[in-house]
Amino acid sequence: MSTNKAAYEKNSAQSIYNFALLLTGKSLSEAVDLPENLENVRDRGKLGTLVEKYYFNHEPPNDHNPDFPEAGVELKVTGVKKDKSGKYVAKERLVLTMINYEHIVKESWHSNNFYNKCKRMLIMFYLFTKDVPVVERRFVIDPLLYEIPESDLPIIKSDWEKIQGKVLQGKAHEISEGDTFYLGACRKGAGGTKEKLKSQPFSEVGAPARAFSFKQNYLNQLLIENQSDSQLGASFNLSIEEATQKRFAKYIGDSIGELSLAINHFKRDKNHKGFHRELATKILAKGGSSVSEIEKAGIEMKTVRLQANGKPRESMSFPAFDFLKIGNEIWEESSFFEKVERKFLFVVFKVDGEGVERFEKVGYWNMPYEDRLEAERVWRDTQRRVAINAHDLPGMTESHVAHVRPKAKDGNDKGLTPQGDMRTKQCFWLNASYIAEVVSTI
DNA sequence: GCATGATCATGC
DNA sequence: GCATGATCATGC
Repeated sequence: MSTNKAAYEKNSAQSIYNFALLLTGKSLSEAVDLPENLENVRDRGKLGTLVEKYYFNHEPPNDHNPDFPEAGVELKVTGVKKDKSGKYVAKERLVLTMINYEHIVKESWHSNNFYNKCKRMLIMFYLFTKDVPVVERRFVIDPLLYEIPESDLPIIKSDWEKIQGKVLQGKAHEISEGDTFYLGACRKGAGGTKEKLKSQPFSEVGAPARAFSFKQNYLNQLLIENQSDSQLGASFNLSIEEATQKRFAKYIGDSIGELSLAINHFKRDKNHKGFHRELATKILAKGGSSVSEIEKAGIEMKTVRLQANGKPRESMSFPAFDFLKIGNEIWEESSFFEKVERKFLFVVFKVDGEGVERFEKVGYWNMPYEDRLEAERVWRDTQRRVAINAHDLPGMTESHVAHVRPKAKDGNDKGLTPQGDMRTKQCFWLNASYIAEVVSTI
């Protein structure tokens, strides 16, 4: 693994997630230096606190807000075990937040403690290993950035209302886990001795302390989807943007060599000009070759390789045009128009200070209106000049956005010009200097 | 060092 | 077989 992984930004769920990803495969004690005399190293409930403190270096607010309030992210750390088929499954339910009987009766679904705190959670999974101190238990699968999916919302809402309803009826002491489907009210705190019972607003009878939790089965569903992950953002309410970021996140900062190792030893053969693009495609497709969601959305994926100075050596090419046809085209129906109107996905590599090329970042972009006007101007100028002299077309110095240059298989790959001679096929290019500007903003 | 010209390996 | 995305090569 590389050593220049960045830390994270507390106000960005994506950044927090990316940082959490770096813990996959490690235990807390392997990832950070821990103080010598940690207490409660066998208390599994303690691991979440320790991860927050020593890995994220973060002090959560002591109120009803999520652990990372600015990002709206609640951190959860929970145990998994292997089932017979070798898949990771939840070891137990996921405890979310305490139920306050006095308070819940004053809440509504649209503003309640549980939803406010837990609507978005970063769930990290460690392998439950008995008798091993919690800080040495490994995070064996990628964490999950969970948002209550639209499809699950009605059930979770009705579960919450069911629990609230019992308290409203003065039956908090009668609540059971079987009342609900996804969201359970599990017993919290050891034993049921009288002094540990809580008061409830509409009955004199004391009720055991309970907490909202995701039932084990529900958590397992999430785990299964997290492990299969065959489609981008499947059922996690992730936009294509978020899902793409997620796919790439764990490779950011890796050198080409490290990426190559990680992607089935996919190495660059001499002169393989599509190597970086193929790497990106493989990451996006998780080993397969299809990137159907990206294609369906009409997203234009481009790789950009920055030199150590932050600028790409090369301009960015588009398909060749036909000297004879361009004269009859209209801008809005041209292929260059269609390209510059698209959403771009830039996969950016950069050479670091030691000359090692690393995977820098990914980002979406679409061309600002003024620049599309400039692209249009270059296209129109090209159309005009092809009719006059197909050997005199807009060069790189004539526009800060785009130019025209050869695009051919070899020296024989030529097209007939309106002047009746043959010329190497040409295409539109986005200037390297323009790409440098653009990529610095994503 | 940049603009321009030439062409490569690959996937479909 | 060829279009494609991308990179190499050259000249000033």
